[in-house]
Amino acid sequence: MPIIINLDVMLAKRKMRSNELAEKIGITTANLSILKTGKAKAIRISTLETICEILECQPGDIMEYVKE
Amino acid sequence: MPIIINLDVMLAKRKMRSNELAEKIGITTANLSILKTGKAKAIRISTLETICEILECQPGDIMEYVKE
DNA sequence: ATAAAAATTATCGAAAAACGATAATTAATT
DNA sequence: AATTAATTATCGTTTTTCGATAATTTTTAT
Repeated sequence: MPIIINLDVMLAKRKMRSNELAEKIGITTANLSILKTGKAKAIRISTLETICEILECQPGDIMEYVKE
Repeated sequence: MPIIINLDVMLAKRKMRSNELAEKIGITTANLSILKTGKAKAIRISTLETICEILECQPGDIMEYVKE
């Protein structure tokens, strides 16, 4: 899975847990978990946007492309 | 639209046109245009992945979160 | 160790959105 | 001026998000 979504670093930096982030985004912890564990096949721009807003970060801070 | 997708910089760097990128990704120029012009409401991870692969860049190179 | 809280996994259904195909229009390039 | 590229639009199909919910596993706190 060459595109990695890693929220853990930013969550730690903000001292925030997944359930709190999920609540602030407005999605269930179940669905946030799918994002976190690399099981999402797509992502809404609005969701990415809210994550960046809450975590005060850039998409590049939580997404990485890894070759092959 | 706080999340900006800008492919123009990387396309210029690779001296590549949108139609060539679209062909290499395997989507129509029409749909790539929707991405380019900020009209997409979501993006498939696989599409983002292929874009990064072809343009040899990171998600952060083509996506930016802009406040409010 | 035990209990509590958090996170992951799973299933189902509904709503949203990607994407192809295609065509028409507009913009840019030669 | 002619050609090529890019954008916009519509329709139908397929994919995928996401809510709701519940069960399980993992982590944290007592």
